[in-house]
Amino acid sequence: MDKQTITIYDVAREAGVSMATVSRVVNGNPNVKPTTRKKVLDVIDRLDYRPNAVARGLASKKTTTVGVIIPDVTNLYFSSLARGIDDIATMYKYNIILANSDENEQKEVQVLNTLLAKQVDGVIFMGNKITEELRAEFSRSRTPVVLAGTVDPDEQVGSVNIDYETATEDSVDILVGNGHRKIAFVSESHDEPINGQYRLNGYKKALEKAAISYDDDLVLQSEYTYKVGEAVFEQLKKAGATAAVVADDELAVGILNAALDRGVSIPEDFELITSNNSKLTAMTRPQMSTVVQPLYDIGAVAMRLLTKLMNKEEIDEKTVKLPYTIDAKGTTK
Amino acid sequence: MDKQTITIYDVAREAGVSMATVSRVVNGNPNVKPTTRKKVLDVIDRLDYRPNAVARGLASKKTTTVGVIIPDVTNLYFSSLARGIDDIATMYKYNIILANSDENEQKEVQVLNTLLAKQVDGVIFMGNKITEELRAEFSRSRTPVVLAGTVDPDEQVGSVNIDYETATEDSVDILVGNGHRKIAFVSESHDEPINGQYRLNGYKKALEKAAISYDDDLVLQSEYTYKVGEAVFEQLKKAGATAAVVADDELAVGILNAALDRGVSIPEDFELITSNNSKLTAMTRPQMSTVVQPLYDIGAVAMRLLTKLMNKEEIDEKTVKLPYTIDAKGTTK
DNA sequence: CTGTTAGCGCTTTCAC
DNA sequence: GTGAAAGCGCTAACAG
Repeated sequence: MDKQTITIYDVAREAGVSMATVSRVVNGNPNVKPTTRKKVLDVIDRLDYRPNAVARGLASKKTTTVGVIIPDVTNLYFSSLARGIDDIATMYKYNIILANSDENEQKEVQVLNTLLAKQVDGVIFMGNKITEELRAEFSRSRTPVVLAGTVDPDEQVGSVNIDYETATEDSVDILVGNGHRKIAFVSESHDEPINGQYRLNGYKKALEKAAISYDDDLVLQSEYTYKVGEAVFEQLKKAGATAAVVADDELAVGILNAALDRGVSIPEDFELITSNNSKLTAMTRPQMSTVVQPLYDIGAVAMRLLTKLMNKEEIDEKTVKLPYTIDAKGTTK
Repeated sequence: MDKQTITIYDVAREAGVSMATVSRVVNGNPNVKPTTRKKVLDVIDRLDYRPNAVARGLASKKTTTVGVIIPDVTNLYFSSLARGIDDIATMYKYNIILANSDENEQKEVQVLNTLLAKQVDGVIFMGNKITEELRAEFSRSRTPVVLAGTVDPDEQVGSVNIDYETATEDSVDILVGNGHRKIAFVSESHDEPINGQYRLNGYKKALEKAAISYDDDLVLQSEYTYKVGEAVFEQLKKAGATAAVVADDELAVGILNAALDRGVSIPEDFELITSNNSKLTAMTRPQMSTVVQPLYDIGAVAMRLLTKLMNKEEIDEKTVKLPYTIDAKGTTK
């Protein structure tokens, strides 16, 4: 009692042609006489035939699906990228297998393997850090990979980002311009190049320009969650910070609210610039000043780049940097 | 110059056994002598063999992937469900093809069709409304379907929800208890049974109990976005509402902020209860009073139910209602 | 416990 | 413009 599928063979028989011809019309091959095309199309319609993508994938070695590794769909930064990815994927007739990794290196490798086992035509990876093992898998498989919102200092695989270094530098510049000398930098682990290299460098450069000496106590590494905001804010106070650049919106909201809950006036007593411009930044009061990353576009461009790679087209530049701006809203003066 | 894949045949040859035996060890079939198993495993390891899931899918008619239709990944309500779905899917060795539908009926049908073409073993649908066309596709295909956070009044397919009617009734009860008589109900279109039937009924029941007459001006249908909050709040004021039950968190935040921006004190001058308990409700100030839906669990249970369906196990109850609570936080007195 | 043999449903030469 | 036939890489009887 199986799904009683109707196959290309049934269509061929009913239409009085060969499987090859049916295949041709299904695939839009022009070498079919209009009348037979119509005949076949009619039968397809009548029988309600739907080509089996798995069989097609096996025969053609193309699955028209791409794997997307995401730390957590529930994080607005990543889900915004994912939306851009899916829209462009759909536009190019691809589907997306979405897998959460929690930025856990083991899961990432494991997920990548099952994705490759499923013969995805390409992979988009999000996750802040590329471990050696992951890089090894990337290069071992001949499947194209593009990083979205994720940097690979070695630039071995394609990636789409903004210039995190200057974005952070610009953010600190603003805070310096507003008279601050004790400016904190809060991000996830510095093991992640995006933080430990790019953003931190931008931070240091800005300090240097302003002749402010670097103070370790003002540089915090924390997970990107709302709930640690309280603890982070306490540390910030203890370190004497009067302003902060924060690398994640949820965390920034946590810090903002912790300050507010303690009666600290923002931006009067403390200024804050966050980094992603996810929806959240508009939802707080005051609204958050933020680096405006084109999140949707990062995902979209990454997927577009991947389509080119999968298509073996010539690529002008594997590493694309999208423009960003800084939107000074309510958490800066 | 293809991906130079190594196949089950290569492994068989190298190990000096038949493909069948390799297949057995790969699939954990116990009928293999430990020594040959080890021999095969060694070769697999040495050759770095990875079973081709597409071929496997064609031969076994199981793809171990399920389709997930989601209105928008960027919406925290749905992405929370999706996270629960993916975690359980992973636990049961399934992958997820995630497709955004924007609650657009055409896209939903189209996406469902490509999902079925890809031979997914099951489908999880989110989206508030099941059109006739969709229902027809559901029943025409023999692929199991489960709705997550989505009701089907006809209960033809499996679904996991909370009791939206009593949840809304309870919410209104609280507002009534706080002395309100002009309580608004704001949701998306009443074409969606979840709103037009369940929630609206709950709203009406509560009013009835309190001997408050139903006032059409207090019942608003709006899209679920942050930005319409301003307009909705204006309507609410015009209608003379002093409190509101809102069916979506983003919209609720929009309304809350519109009120705040106009100098309205909350909860003193206006009370608000929202419906999803997404992360957002904790991020506003004041924090939002809300129906606490077990979002992650709804997704998780839906996926679990789907695994049973795909496994043709006996199901005690296709329609499961998970418990909810109401958390009175800062937007109610 | 292991091997042989058909397929799964479709694409893709290669002829005609 | 169309058909025949050989796979794609694997699973699943069926023998032995």
